[in-house]
Amino acid sequence: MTVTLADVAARAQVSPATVSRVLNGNYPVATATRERVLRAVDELDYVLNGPASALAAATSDLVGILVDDIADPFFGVMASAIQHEIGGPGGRAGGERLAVVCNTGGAPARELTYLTLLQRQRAAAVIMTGAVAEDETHTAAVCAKIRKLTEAGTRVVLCGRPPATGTGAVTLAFDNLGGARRLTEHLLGLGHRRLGYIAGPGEWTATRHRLAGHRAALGAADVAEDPRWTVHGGCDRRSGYDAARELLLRDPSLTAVVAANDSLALGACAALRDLGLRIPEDVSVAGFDDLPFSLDVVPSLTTVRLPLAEAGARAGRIATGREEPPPGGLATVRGELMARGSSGVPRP
Amino acid sequence: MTVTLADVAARAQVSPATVSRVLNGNYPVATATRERVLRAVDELDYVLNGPASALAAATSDLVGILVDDIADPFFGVMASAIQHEIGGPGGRAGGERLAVVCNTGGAPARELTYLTLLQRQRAAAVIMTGAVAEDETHTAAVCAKIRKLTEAGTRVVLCGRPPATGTGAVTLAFDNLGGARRLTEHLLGLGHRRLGYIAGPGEWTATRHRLAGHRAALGAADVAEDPRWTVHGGCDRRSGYDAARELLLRDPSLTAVVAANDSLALGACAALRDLGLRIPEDVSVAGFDDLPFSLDVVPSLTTVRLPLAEAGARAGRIATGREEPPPGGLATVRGELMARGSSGVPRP
DNA sequence: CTGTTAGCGCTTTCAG
DNA sequence: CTGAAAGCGCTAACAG
Repeated sequence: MTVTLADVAARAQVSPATVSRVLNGNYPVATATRERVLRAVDELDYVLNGPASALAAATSDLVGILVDDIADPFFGVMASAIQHEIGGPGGRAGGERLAVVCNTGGAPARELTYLTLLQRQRAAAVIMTGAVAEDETHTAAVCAKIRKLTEAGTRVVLCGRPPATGTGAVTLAFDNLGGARRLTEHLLGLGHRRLGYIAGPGEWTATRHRLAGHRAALGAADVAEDPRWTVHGGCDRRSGYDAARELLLRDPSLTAVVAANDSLALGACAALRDLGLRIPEDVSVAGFDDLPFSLDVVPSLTTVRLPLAEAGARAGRIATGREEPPPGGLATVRGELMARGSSGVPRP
Repeated sequence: MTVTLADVAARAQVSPATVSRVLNGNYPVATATRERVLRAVDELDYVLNGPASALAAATSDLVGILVDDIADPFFGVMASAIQHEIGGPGGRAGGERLAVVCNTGGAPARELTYLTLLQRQRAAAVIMTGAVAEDETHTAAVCAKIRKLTEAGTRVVLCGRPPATGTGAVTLAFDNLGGARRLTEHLLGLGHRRLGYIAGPGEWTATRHRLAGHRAALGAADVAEDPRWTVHGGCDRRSGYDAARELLLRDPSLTAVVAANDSLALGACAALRDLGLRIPEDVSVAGFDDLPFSLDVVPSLTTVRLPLAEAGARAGRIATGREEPPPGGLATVRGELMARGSSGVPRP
């Protein structure tokens, strides 16, 4: 049979309540008693029964982290930082918290499913990352779910995601618009006037905001935009490759290509090379996110650094109550322009 | 207040037991009754209390997936396949299972912590992936933990990991030795006789097995090996870059470089290019794993394809009891040689 | 500081 | 096929 808290109590010659108290460390216990209990725990090789504990306390140590694609470094970096921050000691039961990541695969339905599952487990907190599709019905369903969770006492933090108003969730949003704007300003500053833009999936908010930032910079510099200069598509390397080809086919006079993220930019670089164009001598390229590989490619990629790890860590702290939520429950995280080798002055 | 099963029972005018039965679907219930209950569940927006359910049933729907590095596609692909396979319906409570991934960061201590946390939650199953350090004391501790888990009824599956004998865990091991051997045979077949080898971290079993396969091929072909031809190091792109430089510095006459994995190989390619060497005209390069990007680089990488997704899916099925474990609890998964553009005949 | 006493919400025999 | 009742193992008042 599996050993229970009562067994430990018997062995340590104390009441079950006392054992619970030393295990949770949330109540004064005499040092001598504590040691006796701890010894008994050790000797019996006792492991707390999580479900029983969660049931009695009406809360658990589970923290869920929702990501779109577990294999994408964008989420990997954030998830890793969150887990690192949460994994430490400090949960109930004096032990650690169980921070787990759930892979939605970008599917709205799976997102909802995971939310329900986490709700069922009475998760202590849920951190949602990732793109959000601009789909009325889905958004409404997710918001309703989030509201249920927060009402039940689960802390919900949206990290790198637009706010879900009226749900009680705290939001750490990325300043996509501002970052994109600064990036394009950098290119304009170098002298570029004919810039192609590789946008992400049309229905994502991030796509829209980054494109808006790009256009804001263009507008402020009085640079007219040609409709041929924007291509929508996926968000991976392959899409970037195809989009860049398409862009230069439509207008070979482009001197710069801006991509909505680094993976797209990488694909664009490959396409340009295959077209016999040098970077940045013939065409400058820029990305967004500053994923680890961006510094490592040749030439290194000009991009906007999003503090993924820092934001994730902060989200983790807020989710575990170790940091106050920002005023109004909303903080905007700025991206920093990283001007590197892939951008230069345009060819004459 | 949160709505409980009793509320649903009252509304549907049946006993709590009946509600439980329709929810779990593991017991005959009259169709009319079932519908009445389901309607009540819907109207009340009832969500099962996971901890309570787990406590009463002495088992939960949680399935833990342990990975070394969540940001590494090697694990990403596997984890994604596992989650996909497990996520479907079929858990208790008629609902889905909560498949979650835990990021150990390659730290033995965190691995143990997660195992304890999962044990505490009375997880239904645990799938462990990833490298295993050849450290006596740690291995023993992990094995002891695994034995505890299996004894408590948790299914443990090791996927792409050497077996843990005597623990009751099922193992799906990769044939690192055979794959590495076939890869080197391919290079030998092209005519190479001076091959550098970039090994992974010295203390990993996978590193040792792949190196052993490489040497077995060399030995079988009566090719003597120079001690300068092997470099140990990390397992990422950067290490591959440094190692390749080192290798060609030590012996510029090498005609091929074999890396213990694709990331290392990629770094090696970059280093060779920086040294002004063409691939494969001057030096052939080969990797291992066949990660998604390997097909995409230029030239595409010769490597050994490991069926990561298939193995993950199978591990998921075994973990959820939908597939019989292999005889003896151990199956070896072969890797397939993918001869591509990065390997060719040696220069004269 | 420690023991006693009730449950937490669900599952599961055991009888109908 | 359905109901009644007895816990699962732990926590949290409440008294000492």
